[in-house]
Amino acid sequence: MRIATWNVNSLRSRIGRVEAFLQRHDVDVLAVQETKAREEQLPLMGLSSLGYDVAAAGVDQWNGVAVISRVGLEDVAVGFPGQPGWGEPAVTEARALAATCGGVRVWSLYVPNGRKPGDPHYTYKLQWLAALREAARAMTGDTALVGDWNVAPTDDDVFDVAQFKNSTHVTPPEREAFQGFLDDGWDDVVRPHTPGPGVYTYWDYFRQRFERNRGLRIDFVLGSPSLSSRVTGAFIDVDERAGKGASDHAPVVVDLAD
DNA sequence: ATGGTAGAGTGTCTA
Repeated sequence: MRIATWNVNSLRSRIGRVEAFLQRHDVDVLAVQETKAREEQLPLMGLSSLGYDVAAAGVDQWNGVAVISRVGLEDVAVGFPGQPGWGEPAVTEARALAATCGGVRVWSLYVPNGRKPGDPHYTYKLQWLAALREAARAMTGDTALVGDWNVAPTDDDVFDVAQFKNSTHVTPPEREAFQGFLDDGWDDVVRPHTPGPGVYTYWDYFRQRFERNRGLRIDFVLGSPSLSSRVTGAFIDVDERAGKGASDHAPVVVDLAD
């Protein structure tokens, strides 16, 4: 089984690339972030003709997440237990959707960006990660926490840390929040197959960052121990970031033994 | 410190 995660930066504007990606790599389950569509604008008919079902949630003008699957889409849930204020207008920027696909529990996550250290959105980001970690501790079975974490866990995951002074994604509290998941037994199942430095999943649209490989590694697949033991390979589809009409993130793909 | 690009939708806001 092949699963993937991709921040598509608008599902509607990227639908052609999404369909081509699914077919090119024979993907069974794709978690997407930043759908930027309202619920009534989904599902997209092209996907169903390819055999995929779509579950979307938390859709608004800027964010939103979805899971696209051709191996089942069961027990769909939005949010996670214990998160304060879930669903209220003030927190609509942050989303999580879970679905069981082919026996694997897949969580499509869009961690809040945080905007600036000290900003209320930054505080909320840390609270959101803490709430997710707490909920994740209760998860059992083959589970994958996938998506745009908006955290670059180490300096190797940033093209130039000096440029990120006073910026989000690299602050110690954010990195500690991410590390907490690893401490709890979640594995970054992609890194062993894509060693760095210089390996990224996101390149800003500005200043030809992709062409110069000045990016960040902020999209992750964290596997539960039982899922992690099934991983046979992983890659970042860097080529998908090239050319006109690309998302600013590349897809991350993971293969699982049956 | 600012700006650069892209996507949502018409005013800017967000990333």
